[in-house]
Amino acid sequence: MTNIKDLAKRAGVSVTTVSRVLNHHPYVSEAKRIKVERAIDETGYLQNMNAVHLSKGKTNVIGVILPFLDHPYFAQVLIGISEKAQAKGQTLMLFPTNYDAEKEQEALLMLRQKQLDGVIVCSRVTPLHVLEDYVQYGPIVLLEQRKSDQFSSVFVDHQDVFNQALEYLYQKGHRNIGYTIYRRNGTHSKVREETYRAFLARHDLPFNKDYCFDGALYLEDSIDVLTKLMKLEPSPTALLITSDQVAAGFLIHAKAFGLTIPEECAVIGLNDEPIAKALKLTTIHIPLKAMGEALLDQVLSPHRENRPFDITLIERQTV
Amino acid sequence: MTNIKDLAKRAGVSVTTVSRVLNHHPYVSEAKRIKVERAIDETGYLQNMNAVHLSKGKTNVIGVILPFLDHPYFAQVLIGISEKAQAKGQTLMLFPTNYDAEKEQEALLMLRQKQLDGVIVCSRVTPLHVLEDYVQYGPIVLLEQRKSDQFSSVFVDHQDVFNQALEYLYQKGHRNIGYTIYRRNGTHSKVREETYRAFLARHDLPFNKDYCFDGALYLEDSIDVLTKLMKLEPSPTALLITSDQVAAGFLIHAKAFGLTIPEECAVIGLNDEPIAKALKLTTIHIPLKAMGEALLDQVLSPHRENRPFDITLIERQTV
DNA sequence: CCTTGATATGAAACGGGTTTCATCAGCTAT
DNA sequence: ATAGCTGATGAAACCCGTTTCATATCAAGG
Repeated sequence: MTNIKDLAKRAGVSVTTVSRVLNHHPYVSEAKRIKVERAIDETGYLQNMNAVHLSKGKTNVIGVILPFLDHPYFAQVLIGISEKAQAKGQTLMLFPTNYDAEKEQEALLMLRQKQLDGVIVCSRVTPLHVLEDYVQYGPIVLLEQRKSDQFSSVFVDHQDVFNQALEYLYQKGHRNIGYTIYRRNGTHSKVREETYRAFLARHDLPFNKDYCFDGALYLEDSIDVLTKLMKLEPSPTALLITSDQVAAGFLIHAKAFGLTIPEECAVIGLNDEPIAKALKLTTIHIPLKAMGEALLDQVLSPHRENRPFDITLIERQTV
Repeated sequence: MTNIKDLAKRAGVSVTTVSRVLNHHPYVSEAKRIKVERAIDETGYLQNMNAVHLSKGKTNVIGVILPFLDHPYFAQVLIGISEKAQAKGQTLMLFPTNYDAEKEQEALLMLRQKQLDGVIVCSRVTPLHVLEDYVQYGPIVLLEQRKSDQFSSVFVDHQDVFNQALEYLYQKGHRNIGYTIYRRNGTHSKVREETYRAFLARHDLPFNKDYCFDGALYLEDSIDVLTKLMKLEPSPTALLITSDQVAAGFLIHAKAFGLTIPEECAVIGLNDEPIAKALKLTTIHIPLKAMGEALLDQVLSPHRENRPFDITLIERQTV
């Protein structure tokens, strides 16, 4: 492999000049520039990026921490991140964690080790104060609703989302409203329970812990939800399903459980995925791709900001 | 940032010894090892990975070229790759191309520039001979059915898959069989047309070019397919839909088009995605995750191999 | 006692760039 | 004339590790 020294020798200039040509610095005479360029063409020279990274102290690589690769929610965010990264000459290193804290640390470690210029955290299990220890090594941005001056973030007001959905169902006449979550102790779950309880209190409705269904993330989890739901007495007349995948599965499998939708049980989903449109699922649109784009912008920006995104209720035919 | 020199000074040893400790080389006395380890603890020292990469000439990063991030087919392959990568201490750099040759080149370029140790190509538009120019810079493996001694690969026999599906439909009594593809000039499309024509010839059936529906990749593309299909006379009585996403959309939307399945039109999908199970779609299982795992193995292995994977016809209720 | 091999250690070369700094030429403003 | 710029250039320092090679010690084998 020819290196910059060979090139300098061949072009009859110093390595400095070669470096200048490579980096499009001014102050290189036309004559020498041409000589260097010819040498580059002749040898097929390419920089060794590891040397460039070492020397410059940056890599143009951004780490992306996310739990799953096969869920439309994260795929959508990732597309936003990825398109913006492409546009800004950044590449992405992926850290699928399955909510494992250790795997999350790996990305953070690489930030410390200068392999990454920044990290986008699309879901985290690491305590916030641990994360804070790492901001000194590079920008960390979060897909998370938490005001902080340590991290930039993008988010939707999940309390608002949840509340809007509940009020919508209430307004449609429902009084026995259940909801689904993924992890009992996930970031959103606690907020959701609080919001749910506040909603109930506001309308003088009783709390029923069985109305919260957990473990609902993928399409096939809907069967669990249906199984549990059918055993309840009184059974909810409306369900806020916080994943269109699960909601879709719910619609598809409901008939087999002898449940008609929306008559016996109304359903509202979340995310507005393609399947939701196909199944005419009432859902809440979250601009995930735009949020992904914003995350990439933020991780490259020196400014801290907490950027909210608006959601839209999409009324279709399941409520 | 403390570096290895500071550490050596602090521990009262040479940088060589520090390096030995860091890399768990033998031939370091217990006493010095302890001194070095203490220095590491005290300073919170971590290697600068860019220096390590430069010095070692490798990065433990594998590039993954794939067209889309939001399609279950590729997501599944990616999961396989990613889990194996995790297990083998490799990280992944992602190159979503949307079938753009230039973006594909980017990954290849990074291989030349030593930023990647190898590349996994899950779909390519770059001509094979161009790809061949890059094998000198590092292993390239393909998710593609093409015997080559330049590249390792994993694949299913798409001709066989296609044929099996067609014969299955034939055996079920269908004589007007259509099929869908994504890109007219995609890797598989030509093979499929040949296979299709051979199938027709074998059974003395006429060829009808309208029976090939293109642009079918995502769920929502099914509407196009349905629209075109309903206009045909005679209309196919069976459809081989080469994406479960599209097949799912087809099932979902069929009723709105006044088409009952399987009575008026049988459907067989491809990939056996979760949605296929939910919708009781007859489909063909492809072990995508296992194939992804194999790809990662191959890219790290010095041996070339072309590894076939078996498929399974999953009979459900749409044929 | 001598050879040989295993253990232990550090100096220096090496991987391959970028950037600072000093220097010099030529030009302009005073 | 001369101080002060701007343009052009290269030597050398710097980024930070790994690895080769030379050297030294000590114990076992003959």
